[in-house]
Amino acid sequence: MGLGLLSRDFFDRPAHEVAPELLGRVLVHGEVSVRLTEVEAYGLPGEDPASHTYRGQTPRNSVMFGPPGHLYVYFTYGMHYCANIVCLPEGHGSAVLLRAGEIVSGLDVARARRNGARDRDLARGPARLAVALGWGREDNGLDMIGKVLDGSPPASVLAGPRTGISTGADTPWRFWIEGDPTVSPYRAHVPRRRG
DNA sequence: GTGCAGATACACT
DNA sequence: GTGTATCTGCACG
Repeated sequence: MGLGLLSRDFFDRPAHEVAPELLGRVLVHGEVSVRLTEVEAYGLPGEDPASHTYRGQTPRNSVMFGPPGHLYVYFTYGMHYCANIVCLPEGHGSAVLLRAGEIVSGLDVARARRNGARDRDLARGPARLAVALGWGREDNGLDMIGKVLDGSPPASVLAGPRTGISTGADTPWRFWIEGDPTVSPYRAHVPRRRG
């Protein structure tokens, strides 16, 4: 298991290069640590229609235009938080969404936050991962340098289309560890009907 | 295991 | 006003 920390240079690259190399590495936040098993890359303004930065900088996505290695936390569906790590130098607007992981430290704290969930489901899905780690609005912009542990690469990494998005779904920028039980099930985007 | 329906608040058009 | 990088609970097999 890794003892080293990832440097800022690690994130100073395109998100689709950073994303697969994050798999198997460990995020530390307070008492809880998570080994990443599933991530997605989101690209540049004007290039990736699924990215929050596709239409340029807004107050919400401004952290994505900041320096690499910082945490971009956003609120969605009226009740969920999701977290990304910013890639590329300041001014670009790209990040890796943290989709799922395995709790490797602070299991009791994570269980309490995810009341009643089975261990494999504690961080299975981006909103669940944010809850397990205790991330919220106040962590938007948090510098993750020093909180991402180096580690040995997973045995096998697969790539496929991204999850739950209506555009850009054909780009294979979702990466996961083959056979890992904590990888979230794929769901195609389902537009919500008005009542 | 699969497949819906509904909840919910915010950013952006 | 419209759409959302989701989750939970329930049905069914």
